[in-house]
Amino acid sequence: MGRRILKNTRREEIAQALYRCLLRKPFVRTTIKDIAKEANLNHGMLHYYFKDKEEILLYFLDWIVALHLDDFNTWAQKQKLKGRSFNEALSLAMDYAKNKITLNEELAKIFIEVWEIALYHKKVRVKLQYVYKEWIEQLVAIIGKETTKKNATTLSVATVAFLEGISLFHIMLSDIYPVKDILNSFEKKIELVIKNRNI
Amino acid sequence: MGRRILKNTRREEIAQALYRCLLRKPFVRTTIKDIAKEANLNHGMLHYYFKDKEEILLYFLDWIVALHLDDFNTWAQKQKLKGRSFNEALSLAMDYAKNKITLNEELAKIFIEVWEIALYHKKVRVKLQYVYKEWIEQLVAIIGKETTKKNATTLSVATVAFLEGISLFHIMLSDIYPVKDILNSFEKKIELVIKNRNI
Amino acid sequence: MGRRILKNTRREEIAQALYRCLLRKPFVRTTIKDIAKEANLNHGMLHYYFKDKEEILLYFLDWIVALHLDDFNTWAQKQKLKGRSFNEALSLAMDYAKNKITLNEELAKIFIEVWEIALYHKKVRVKLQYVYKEWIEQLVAIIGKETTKKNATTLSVATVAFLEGISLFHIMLSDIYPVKDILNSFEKKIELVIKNRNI
Amino acid sequence: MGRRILKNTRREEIAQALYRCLLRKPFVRTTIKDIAKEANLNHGMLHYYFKDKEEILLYFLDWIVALHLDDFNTWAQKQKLKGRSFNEALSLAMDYAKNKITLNEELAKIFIEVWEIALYHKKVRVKLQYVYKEWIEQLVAIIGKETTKKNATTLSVATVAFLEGISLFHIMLSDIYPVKDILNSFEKKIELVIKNRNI
DNA sequence: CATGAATGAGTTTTCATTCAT
DNA sequence: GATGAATGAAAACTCATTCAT
Repeated sequence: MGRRILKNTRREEIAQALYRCLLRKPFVRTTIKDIAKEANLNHGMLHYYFKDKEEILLYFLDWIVALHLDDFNTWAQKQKLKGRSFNEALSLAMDYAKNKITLNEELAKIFIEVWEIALYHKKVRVKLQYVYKEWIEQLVAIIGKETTKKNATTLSVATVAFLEGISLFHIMLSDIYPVKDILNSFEKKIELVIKNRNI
Repeated sequence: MGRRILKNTRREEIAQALYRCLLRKPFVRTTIKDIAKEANLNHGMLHYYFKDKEEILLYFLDWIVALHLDDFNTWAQKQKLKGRSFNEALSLAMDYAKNKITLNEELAKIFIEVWEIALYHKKVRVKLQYVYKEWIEQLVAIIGKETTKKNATTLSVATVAFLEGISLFHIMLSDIYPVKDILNSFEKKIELVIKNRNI
Repeated sequence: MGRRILKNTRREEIAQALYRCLLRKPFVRTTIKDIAKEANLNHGMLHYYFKDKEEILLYFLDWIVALHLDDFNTWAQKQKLKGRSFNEALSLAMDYAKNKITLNEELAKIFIEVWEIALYHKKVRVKLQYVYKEWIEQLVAIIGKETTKKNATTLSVATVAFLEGISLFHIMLSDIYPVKDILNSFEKKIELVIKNRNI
Repeated sequence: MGRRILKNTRREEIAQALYRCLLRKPFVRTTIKDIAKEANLNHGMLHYYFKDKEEILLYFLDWIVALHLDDFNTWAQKQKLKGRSFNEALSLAMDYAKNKITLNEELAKIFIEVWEIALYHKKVRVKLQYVYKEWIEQLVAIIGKETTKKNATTLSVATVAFLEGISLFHIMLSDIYPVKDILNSFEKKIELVIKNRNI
């Protein structure tokens, strides 16, 4: 394995280690040593692979976003999403979003953390905006075939906002309300609203 | 001003100071001295009025929740919300939620911070759950008059989840998407869905 | 009660409060507020009655020494100690020392604390030296009648040293060794040695 | 020097530094920075080698106890203590105790400090009890050959108590009384009492 | 590349002391 | 005489970062 590749492998391992750390502690309370330990590396090495703690975070964000975009693209190809009818494509996409994103508790937890960091951190905010833009555009690409761009965008933003709200509630209110069931009952309703394109 | 009252006043001032600090920095990076400075107090005094930094946070949460619950209750009385027809009450409540909560950027920012803290902090999580439970129950109280309790709860949870998702997007994606307009277009739609009670 | 007297009463109450505090915490970890609370006083008042924390300590030392010297003198008078034979006086004095000083656990605890402070604190050391000098001289006064001053001093210093060593062991090693019984078995032996004046 | 060894060396150096600090200041007033300075280390390093200040203290106690036990064992071997007659062994042991322990002013000072800490600190108390138990048992091992176990224990406890009392007086009353001479006059007397085994 | 020792800035917390009311 | 609010110095502890080996 070449040096360049090894370096990238190590960087990914560090990102994964940070992922696991974030399931236990917020980023600010996660120390360089915590991450190093989780990655089975000497903490000094983290400064060999990354300039500082912030750079680890930024790399981590790129890594986790790419991971899920790749997963989505692979899935979309396997499902031949582009060849599907509008209705089919929409249903499939909603299912993917629901199961892989909205109800993915680890991801939800980490994204709350990322939202918080983004509040006070320009670079992170930019990356976060990119993530949601990508997601919304993917949905627009599906819906957009059958309505105006503006309508499609409105529906997409609203849908993703709803899914994100549900995601929050899923990890925080599931002992009080049947959040998952509520999402399931709304899934079809949303599809219907989108199909009717009447906002 | 009596001593007891002064103590409570100071505690509120400290809570307000923390509020302003949180608009600039996350809680963990907000130091006791930051809060003290913002409250025009000696930092030693914060430990006079509160046992430690955590106690300030917990007081702050109670304070900000009470503040908005009081505001809502005052508003509800002034609007004679209980005497209204279902349709009127629902419209008014949606308007209140939209303007005072969802589109309140400061509040949104602070609540993202609170969500993040709640992830790793049991006591904060409990308080946050209480807030959403209260909010949802208020909505159930309005909707519930005309449908089953289960339906009302489902609609309420979904509505609040949507509003919270929009709130996130409003502070993070408003340069990219017309989040406020999107919320406005959906406001009536949601009312319609609720009035039809068909999920 | 006159002002002067009230002030002295208060000072004694504070000394007593410190006494109780020292049964729980070392002096350095006993705060002014701890003492004030124990004395049912406002902590600000402690600085009215005493210049600073050190002065409280010095007053406390005088108070506790006077308390026990008074007690001893009262007892000595009641026992008509001066009119007794050498043997009787010695036995009585040993009994007093044993029961009121050596096996007095509270006093032992407090005196370990005082010894420690004295190590690094000149004024306290002087007071402590005075206490032991007094104690030893009292014994010399009894023994001295029947031997040389030098002999009497040697025996007295050794006796008090032994009693102090036993006192330490009594509060620290009583779960391991029957320290009280050991003291009792030696009491008569020591009297015998003293009576024989052969060192 | 290996890393493991360095770590232990450093820990010992820190213990030694604390030893020197305690000759000047009580433990509570000895700061982490004081110890670090005395050990020619950065204060941060103390938290690298030890979890906290308490751990330094506990290590220090183990270190100083081991130091003197080792010294005693080395001495005992060189003196062939086990091969000696009872009388010889007792005399030698008394001499060792007198010169290396009782009249060792630094040690006495530090042990007063330790006694005081032990008063309010369980773990330290346990270590201190161990020290005296060891010391007393060593003496019992010598005396025990010629009398009952009970007698030997009584004599040993009393002897060590006396020596400790003298040790206190040696550092506190030597300007007033010839404590060292008094100890010397009693040394033989004690040996005699022990040899006669009549308590 | 790898290790872990070293640095020092920064943070929370405690508390004696002062002082206005 | 009381009270308790206010001050600020000092201390323990944490941790990102650097660097010699």
